[in-house]
Amino acid sequence: MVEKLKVEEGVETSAPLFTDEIEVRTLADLARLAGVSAGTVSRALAGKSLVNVETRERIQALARKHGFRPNQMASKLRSRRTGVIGVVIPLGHDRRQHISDPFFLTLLGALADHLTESGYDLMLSRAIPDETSDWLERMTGSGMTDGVIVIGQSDQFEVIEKVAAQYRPMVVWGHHRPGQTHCVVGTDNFLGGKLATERLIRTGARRLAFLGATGGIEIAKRFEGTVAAAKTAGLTVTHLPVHMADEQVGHEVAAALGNGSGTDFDGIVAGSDLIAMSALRVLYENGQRIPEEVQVIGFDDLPIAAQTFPPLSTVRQEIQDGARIMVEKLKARIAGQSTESAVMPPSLVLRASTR
Amino acid sequence: MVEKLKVEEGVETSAPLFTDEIEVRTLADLARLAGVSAGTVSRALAGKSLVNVETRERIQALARKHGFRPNQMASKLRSRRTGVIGVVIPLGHDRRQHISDPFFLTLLGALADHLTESGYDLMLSRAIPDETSDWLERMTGSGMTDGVIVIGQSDQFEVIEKVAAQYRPMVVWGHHRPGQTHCVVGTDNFLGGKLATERLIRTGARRLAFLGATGGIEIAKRFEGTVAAAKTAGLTVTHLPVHMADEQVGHEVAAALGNGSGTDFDGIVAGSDLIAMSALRVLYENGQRIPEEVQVIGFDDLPIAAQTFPPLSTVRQEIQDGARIMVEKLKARIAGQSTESAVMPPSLVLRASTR
DNA sequence: ATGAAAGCGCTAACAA
DNA sequence: TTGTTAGCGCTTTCAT
Repeated sequence: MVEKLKVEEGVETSAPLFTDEIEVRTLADLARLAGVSAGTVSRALAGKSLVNVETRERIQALARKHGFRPNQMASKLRSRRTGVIGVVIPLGHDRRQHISDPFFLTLLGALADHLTESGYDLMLSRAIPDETSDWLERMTGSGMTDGVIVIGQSDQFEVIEKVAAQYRPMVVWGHHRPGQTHCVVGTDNFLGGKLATERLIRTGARRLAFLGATGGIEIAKRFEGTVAAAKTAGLTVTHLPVHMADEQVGHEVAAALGNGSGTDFDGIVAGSDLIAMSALRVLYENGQRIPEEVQVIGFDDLPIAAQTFPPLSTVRQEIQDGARIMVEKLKARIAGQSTESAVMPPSLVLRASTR
Repeated sequence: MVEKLKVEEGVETSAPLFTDEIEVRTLADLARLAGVSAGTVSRALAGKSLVNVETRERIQALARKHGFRPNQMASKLRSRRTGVIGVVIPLGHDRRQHISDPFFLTLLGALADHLTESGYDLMLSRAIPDETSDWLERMTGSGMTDGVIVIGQSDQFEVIEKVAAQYRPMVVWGHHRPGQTHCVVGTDNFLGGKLATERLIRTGARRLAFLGATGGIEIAKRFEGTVAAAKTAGLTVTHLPVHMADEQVGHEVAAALGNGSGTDFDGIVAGSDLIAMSALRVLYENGQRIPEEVQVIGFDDLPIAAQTFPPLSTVRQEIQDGARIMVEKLKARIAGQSTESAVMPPSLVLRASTR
């Protein structure tokens, strides 16, 4: 519990500066003031061309003077266009995972940037799928948004499929299955895991471990890619399921890596950069040299990956491009066009945690 | 540019499953179906007590069957309650700073969690203050939100003050000035900088540097705290202005720390954990031992701080508590109560980057 | 170029 | 307990 330091507030003036100033809260108020009709004010404020340029400027000046801006709820109800995109993060497979997952947060930030640039507001909703499985329909069916972006499929693939059959303006970040209905943008996770593992093997790793829980489909695919690459090379992979959700990552990783009990592995594929960072530190504290004795490779290429010591080699997901593509596709879908899914190839970013 | 792998979509069924199924999009539609009035349906769906339990359940079942949910825009317009909190991040002093700043993102995640738990949706808006300085009023004056949370004051202190004089349901994360109008929640940044620096001095540091640009008021205060502590000890502080905004942090830090040109400093106070992380790595690459030759202390205590190598000593800001307090205060303000600002004391988290 | 009038879909006060 | 009625504040035909 945090102690709060209490602080005196300054005096707050709730009374208007001029007592004779009429409050102008509606178009009608402003219309009366300007001596025109509400319709004209509406057109003027919207910058419509069919209104006299002089009256328009007079009205706009008046609106500015009184700090008036039209009520968006009314506007949206009437025009049947909200200018809002819903962003939903389903937290199905791991309830402990909060919205604070750094990868989601980074993608969210990128989405916010792109949506803002396209003139949309962003409504964020942390959905906790329960038995009713209406977490998605709450967003799509409420008339609150023009479109919806889902970040991560969690274990809700089927729910998303069902909604997608009736609701078009939706784009999902995640994994792609051939023939699926919903439009998805994502990284080829299998390929990512494979590339990472092939690289480790090529540089001499033989005792491989995959670090990360496979509850969500994306990390599961990364693991599959790792296993596939190992198999090709006649090797096996030890799976150490570590939950990236909470702040215990460090301890979990320490436990998984045997708490200093010798050099069990010489090649570690981590399910995410965050897990990789923990591994880096734990290995260091165990006195193992990276990358000489153990190589570590992450997944995501979050900005922090370049700032670890040693700088983390990792499988890069194109977060910025991904966000841009999602917004583009969503806009197309809102406009009634149909769009194809996009699976983006991951790329290896080699820094100093691998040979 | 990323290559997109094109993928075939599955067939999409846009026709309803039963062609004789009537579309039910409004309360009135459902009312007709149920043989009651729209008012009753409204009450039933809202779970109001004054409606017959049997009719209520019949109506709810009917609504579920037809996948009907009331239009939120209409509901909100009528009830004059939106259930939405606007979250604004002003990017005044550093345009390059995107919403992807990890501290903001972490606070945002915490806010999302707390707001969701309180039944609010969260509308995110990245504001780029320009000459008109109406970025805030766009949120407060549009009738789109029940309240507004501003994350960071940037260089817009006065703008926020002006709005706060007329708009009550607003809480701001940032710095507190005695007598200010707007309700702020934040950390005592001066004290934080002071604590960090005193600690370094107590453990032997004499050649001090502060790493971070002081464009925003918060980091400026941290710097002041550092200078004050140094002054008390008869020392001076070298200011190395590094921008934490972009991905060049590493290079900037390397340049600031002299690119290996010897041990200029033995105590580094960083403006944020991210900057500290870069410093850690740069110093390591320059062959300096931490904390033996040079001590480093960060600011924020983001989750990653525990995962660096060596684990980062830092000045902790209570992000979770801060978010919770902001939401509490905002709810109180929405309910018409007035609230005091809260300045939270920072605390030193000592890990291994200091002695 | 502007005004009048009809809703957008819902909620809530008032009746019954 | 339910129906009726009157809007919430705006946009948009349709007239003029």
